[in-house]
Amino acid sequence: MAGHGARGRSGGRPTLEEVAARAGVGRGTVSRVINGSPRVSDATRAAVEAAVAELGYVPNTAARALAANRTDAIALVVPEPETRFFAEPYFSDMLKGVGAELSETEMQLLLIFAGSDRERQRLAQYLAAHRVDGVLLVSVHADDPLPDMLSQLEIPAVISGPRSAGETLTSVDSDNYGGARSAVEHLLARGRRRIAHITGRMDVYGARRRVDGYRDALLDEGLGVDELLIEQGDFTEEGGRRAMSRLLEHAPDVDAVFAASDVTAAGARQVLREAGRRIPDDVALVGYDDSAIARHMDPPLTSVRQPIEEMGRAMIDLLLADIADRRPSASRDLERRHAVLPTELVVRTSS
Amino acid sequence: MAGHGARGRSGGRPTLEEVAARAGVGRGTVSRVINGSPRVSDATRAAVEAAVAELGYVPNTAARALAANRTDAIALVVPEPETRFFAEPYFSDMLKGVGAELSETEMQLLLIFAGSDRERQRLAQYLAAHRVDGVLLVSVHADDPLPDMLSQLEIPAVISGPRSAGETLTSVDSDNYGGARSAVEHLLARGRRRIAHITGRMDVYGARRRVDGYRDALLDEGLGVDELLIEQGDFTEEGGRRAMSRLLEHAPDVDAVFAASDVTAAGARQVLREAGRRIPDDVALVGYDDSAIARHMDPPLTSVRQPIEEMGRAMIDLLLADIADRRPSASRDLERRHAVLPTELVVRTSS
DNA sequence: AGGTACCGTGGGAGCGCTCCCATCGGTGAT
DNA sequence: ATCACCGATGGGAGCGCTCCCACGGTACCT
Repeated sequence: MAGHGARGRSGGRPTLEEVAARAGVGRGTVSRVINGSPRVSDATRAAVEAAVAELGYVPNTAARALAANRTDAIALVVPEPETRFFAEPYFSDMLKGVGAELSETEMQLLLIFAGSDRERQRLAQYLAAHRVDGVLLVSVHADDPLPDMLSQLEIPAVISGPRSAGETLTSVDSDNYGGARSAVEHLLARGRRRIAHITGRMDVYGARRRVDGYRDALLDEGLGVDELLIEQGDFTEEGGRRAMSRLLEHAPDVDAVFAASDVTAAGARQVLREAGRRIPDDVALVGYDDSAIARHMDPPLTSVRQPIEEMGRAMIDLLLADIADRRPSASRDLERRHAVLPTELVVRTSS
Repeated sequence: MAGHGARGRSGGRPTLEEVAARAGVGRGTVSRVINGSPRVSDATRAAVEAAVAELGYVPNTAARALAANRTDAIALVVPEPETRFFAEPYFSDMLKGVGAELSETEMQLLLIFAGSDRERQRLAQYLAAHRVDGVLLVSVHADDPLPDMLSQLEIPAVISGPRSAGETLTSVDSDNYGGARSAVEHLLARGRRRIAHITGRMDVYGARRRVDGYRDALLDEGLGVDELLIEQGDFTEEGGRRAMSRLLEHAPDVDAVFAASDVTAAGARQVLREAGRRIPDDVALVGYDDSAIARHMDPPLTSVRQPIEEMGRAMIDLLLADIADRRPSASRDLERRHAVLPTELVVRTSS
């Protein structure tokens, strides 16, 4: 593939020095060209670039990292035990966005698992040793010490779901509030009036925002919020089943359910079926995530799609910006950025 | 960029030299202790370890990589365009196994996307520059030049689905043949006699093995193989739909279908429903992969589970072994290893 | 006793790169 | 014509580590 015409000196990759010799210039000049410094004459630059091409020169990352004290690598920290998170397309999609955006740069992506205590231990060492230039954090719990640790070490980091409205780290999120609103507004438009909500885990900020959206949609319609119609779930199928059972008990006249995740909706669906309620005739159902399950459910589930791949891209963008900003040290006072990306309601036959 | 000694003395990470001074030994000795060399006296080792602990010494990867000409990193190459592969739990599960096994070592995991041409270009450079000690290859097409490139560069590599029976790379696979057999034997045991098979893409070795297993199960039962009962699919839902339509046309008396993937089964299911065939009463259905779709299908789908997480672990084991074997160069003649892990039939109500 | 093996150890010599300073012409100003 | 100045360039000095050779010491041999 790559035209490494010269695997040179008996197998060794060409070095800066060899390129310099070949181009008839000094080592420093080649370095400048490689790193895109403007202080090189056009003629020299051309000569160096030719030599680089001829020799198939590729910079040695290790040497560069050692000399420049940077790594050109960023870490994606994965809290592995969260199987829910892992199995959903969420992870894959985000990775896709991250990968796409990253491929525009010279940065490499390290995957670090921080599930077990030992793994977290290792991660701490990793970070302490500044083995990455920045960190991507996904699916972090409210009480996780990791984010604070990162701020303290002054390692640029971007978190995918902010932990609260006052998130200190740079963050990327989808519009949970708006997504929930659109789901409920859709149900209202369909004439439903007794719309229930099965929440996600309330220690997740996004889940709370969805509740807010649910409430406000009802209030803006002039309907009150019946607390009996709000049941707590935990994003899981089992949680959805339990919540739906309680719902049927406390509010048997429910005519629509907005669940905080597709999996939760699947659990709710099962209980509804067993109770003889038809979907959508008796009870309309809307989920969240627009996962494979939504498409394959019977009936296919209306769901709120999050632009996850775009979120991945945004995370990289923000992180790279943070890393760049950080370099001319002491410009720490840049305003923290928080990106919020729009969601989209995918209407299917369950509503 | 953090100038040289910049954060030096005050707050900088301790170096080997500093540990050596603290322990009252030479640099070389500390290096030996860090790397677990046996040629160090117990007393010295203890002293060094104490110094390491007191100073919180963590080796500088870049320096080590530069001096030792190795990277302590392995790459997981992801052929991104394969969205099918990416979205299925396959990827996540494998990653889980890889991560778990890797966390026992000092190796780090690099994720490299090789979807677009530009990405492949970069990957080639990457490999040419020997920026990783080894490579994990997943979901590789039969005509992909990557594997050969790896052999040529003599970079240790493990492939997750061998491309053929004569795979030259070290490989890990699940028992596609046995998995298919168990599915068909299960259907036979249930009294089915007109068992059809919707295949995967026939350029995938695993798909061919599944066909083999299907055939042999029938032959061993004393039943002939009716070629009309074998329809080609491509692992997708749409492929499943098309194949099932043809099947109903050519072999209307079909009483069971073994599909090469759950998604394919989902497509087949839809067509069966539309044709008024009940599952499992009229036609039993068995899928492959045991994905989320299988659990959530109506009726829940019997499926062949592959031990994907274990496959991930096995890949790492084999790769690390290859890397280790490689170091004392010229021991290239080690026999290529191929691990085949058993599958498990998960019986649900669709059969 | 002298010789031969080691063993544990110290430390020089790089690995390939970035930084930075010194150098060298060329330029416009005086 | 002279000088201060500036952009372009060369190359020394590390970055922190591993490799390996050399060294003194001890144990064992003849």
